[in-house]
Amino acid sequence: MTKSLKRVKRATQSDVAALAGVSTAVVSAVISSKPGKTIRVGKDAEKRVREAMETLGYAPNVVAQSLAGGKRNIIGVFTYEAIFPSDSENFFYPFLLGIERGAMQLGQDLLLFTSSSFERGPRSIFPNGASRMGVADGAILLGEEPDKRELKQLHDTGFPFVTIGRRDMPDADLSWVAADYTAAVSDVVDRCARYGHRKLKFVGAPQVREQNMDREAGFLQKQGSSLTLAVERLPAEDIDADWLHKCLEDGNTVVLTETFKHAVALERQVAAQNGTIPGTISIVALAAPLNRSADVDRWTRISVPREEMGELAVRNLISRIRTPDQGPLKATLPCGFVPGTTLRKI
Amino acid sequence: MTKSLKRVKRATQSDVAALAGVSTAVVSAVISSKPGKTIRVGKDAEKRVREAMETLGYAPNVVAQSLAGGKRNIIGVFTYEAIFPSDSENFFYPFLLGIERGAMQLGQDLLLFTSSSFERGPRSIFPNGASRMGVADGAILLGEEPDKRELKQLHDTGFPFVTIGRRDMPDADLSWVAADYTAAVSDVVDRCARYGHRKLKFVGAPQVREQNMDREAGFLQKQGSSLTLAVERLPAEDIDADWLHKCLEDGNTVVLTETFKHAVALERQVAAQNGTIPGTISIVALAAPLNRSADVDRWTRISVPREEMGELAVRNLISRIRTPDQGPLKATLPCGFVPGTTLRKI
DNA sequence: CTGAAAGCGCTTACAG
DNA sequence: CTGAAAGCGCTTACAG
Repeated sequence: MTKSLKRVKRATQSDVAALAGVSTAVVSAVISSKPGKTIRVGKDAEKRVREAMETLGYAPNVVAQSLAGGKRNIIGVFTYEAIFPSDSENFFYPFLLGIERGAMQLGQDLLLFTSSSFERGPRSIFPNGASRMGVADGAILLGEEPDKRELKQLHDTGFPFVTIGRRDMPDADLSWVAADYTAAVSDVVDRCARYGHRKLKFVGAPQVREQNMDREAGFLQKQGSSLTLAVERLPAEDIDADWLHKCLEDGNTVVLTETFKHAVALERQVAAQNGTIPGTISIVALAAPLNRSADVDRWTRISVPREEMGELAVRNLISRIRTPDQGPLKATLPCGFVPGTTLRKI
Repeated sequence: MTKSLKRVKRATQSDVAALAGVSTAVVSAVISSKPGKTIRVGKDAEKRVREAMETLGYAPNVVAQSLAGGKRNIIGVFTYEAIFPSDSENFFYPFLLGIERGAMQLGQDLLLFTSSSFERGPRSIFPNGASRMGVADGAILLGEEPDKRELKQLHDTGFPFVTIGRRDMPDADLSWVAADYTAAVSDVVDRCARYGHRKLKFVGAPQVREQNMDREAGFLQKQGSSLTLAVERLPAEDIDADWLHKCLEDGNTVVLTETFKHAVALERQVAAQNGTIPGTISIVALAAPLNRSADVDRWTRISVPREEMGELAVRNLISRIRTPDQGPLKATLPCGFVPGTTLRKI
């Protein structure tokens, strides 16, 4: 029907103003009636403006509003990894679900920075990401950042953002939403104790980030009671026959594994020695597996409230955007304990 | 450390221009070097500009670029239903996965219109959605729209968009990416015939949309050969004992169900009569289930290339954005046939 | 090869 | 209660 689809010119604020017989300032006041407005519009003028908007099918140009300093109601979501990864299928899904719910409730759109995922080299929010973020009012950062200086850098621009996962830095006070690993692991220790375990071992990854510190802290928090607690950090691959032998010899009856890889590696060793979990030794997993392809359900483990974390991240981000001077927002959400079959009473 | 976090003013184009001793036009030319540029910059000036950008840590303001008529590289994704629904967990996921992949490859960010999901009444892209779309260069529309006039309306604004799923309208020629249901169902009929079936029944939903028409067309396409084909449309709830009785009495040996609900309802009836699938009668499902909680795998069925559809939607949308005058893009992607256990040879 | 200027569509002090 | 004007940070003809 229409041969050449040239973009029909949308009605602008001045079109409306002209039709209503007022200035653009009045139209602007009508469409965004804030409390502390410097401009107030008469009932009569407002009516005419609204009618004009109706007739013209006027809708404000968000981009222009944005440039002129108005609000965008767009929240950026930056992931260091691919947002919808096909391999570890659903790992980010719960977070996104929560983020979407929060965004929906607060009337925010979500801008996913998918473009920057394709840059060569280690994924970075600079230089492209940061500039692209300008479209959004703030951002939620997801995934493990390759470089902490970037966070510092982004923080220094004054752009509001909230990370999912605790981020601690000496020179920048960040806002984050994290799982309360400390309390959760501490609780696991209690449960083990109640089950009769006295010698517990914590096995974690060599790389110690904030969340690893939190888990370890929760573990060691119970030190000094009637329990013997030992922490060891090594790659999951290093869990071999010797290691297992030593572990049992030391009298440990339960191992808290910081990652799922460690749990799986340990079970494999036990099986190789013709042992069983929890027959030979008990295991509690202190992390959610990256992909749920594994038979997760039978593991006694900690569950991370991912959806809630996503939702809260949105709330806190909005709060930061609306009240920039309140200082960083640090929030912690309780984990769940999922009873499986890998922890037994002794 | 910093007590009040006031937004640090980012370096602007004029800052760079001033430092480099050129005009902003030159800076603009440097950062966006298009082929048919009206402005060309000397090597010397360019070098100074780049240095200045470096020193100042300059990154162009996307919003301003956008207002001034530049490109945004943002693709909107509008869903009539919640984008990450928790109940029908993964239905949109594969589409989004494909969309993300396409966006990544083409250097586009993704803007999810989550805010409009919360409006009262039937979900609508107007008035809020449409205005919000202005931030994006174009949009992908996902899900079943409640009101086709909206599509017409959006189309009339000249805003480029691509729907996932065929959309046919008398007064607007739309761009879409769809599954080739016609060919797929036609193929299913062939397979049934090869398995010895002669009387086939097609059972579909009463509401006939484009995709339903396509399936039916594919079915009836094989009319006139040695097969007896019958189409019936009724709510899945109406598949009762009488219906099943009549169906068998008519000599049908296989039923092609347009929705999963129909397939499940039919199986339930058969079971109620102490029959089995495919013992009593064969079933081929002509659609993917909305949620994959069901035991999908055993069903003989058609599979929809959702990821590919999402990816192609992005490509075609970009193509439309870059070449607005080329007319609508209609694309169809082949479905897969998944052999299950509900179709048997006779 | 480069600059001055208009304009994109808004918002927001500043004056009436 | 309302208008005229500046400005947000860019891009793009139009002149040199």
